[in-house]
Amino acid sequence: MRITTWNINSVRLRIGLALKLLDQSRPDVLCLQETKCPDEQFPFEAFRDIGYKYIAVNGMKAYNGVALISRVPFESELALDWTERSDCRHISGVFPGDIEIHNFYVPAGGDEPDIERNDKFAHKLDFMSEMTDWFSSNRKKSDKVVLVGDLNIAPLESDVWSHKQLIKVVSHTPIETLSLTRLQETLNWIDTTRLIHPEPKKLYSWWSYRARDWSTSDKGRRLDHIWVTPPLKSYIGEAYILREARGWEKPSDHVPVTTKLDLD
DNA sequence: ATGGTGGATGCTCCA
Repeated sequence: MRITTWNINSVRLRIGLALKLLDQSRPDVLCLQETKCPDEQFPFEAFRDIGYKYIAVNGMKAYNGVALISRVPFESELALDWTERSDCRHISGVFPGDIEIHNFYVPAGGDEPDIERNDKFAHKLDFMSEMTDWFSSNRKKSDKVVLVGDLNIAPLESDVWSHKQLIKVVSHTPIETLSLTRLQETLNWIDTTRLIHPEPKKLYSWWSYRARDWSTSDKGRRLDHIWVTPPLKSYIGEAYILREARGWEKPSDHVPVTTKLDLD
């Protein structure tokens, strides 16, 4: 089972790139974030026409939005609200083999890493805390669960272009990386990308639109993650980040991240 | 220290 997560930054604007991605890598499940699309305007037909017939969406006008796009049937679709907001940041489903996939778009957190002065930063930390409580209370380490998405946190020194220069920048501050560690501890989650590509290898999945030359300056961060619970660890086959997608025409600022589980 | 770009929307918000 090949699983890809991608913050597409508008599914309608980039439907062509989504089809190109599916055509070239044929994942079983594509998990999108920032679809920025009300459910009734989601381009279902374009995906179904190339064999991705099973689709679940949780979208809204202008902001956020997530989707599960699959070649294989799934059930128990669930879209939860977090921090008492209906802002379309989660969707999940149960796939063949009794594997549950949770797709998240964690709030970015604004510019200032101070919960007193920045409500968005407080919201981000509250969101992480609520995710941690939810998985602690509702799932077990022995369950087969996959957690993917744009978590908007680059936890390790080798997940950013400069640990020193980003230590006070939202996405890489100690309080955020600690919140991610707390979440990781709930079910002993395994970071599949890092399992295959250990530190100190630099890994990025996002490069700002604001750079003059994203590739040459290469000031990236690894914000997009695929985690699995312990029962799935032995199945992790390949894991890769499609850096070249940042160079596609009219790209998203994030690139697709993929993990293959070699199930029996 | 600052501003740089991009998407959706509708004269601004968010990343």
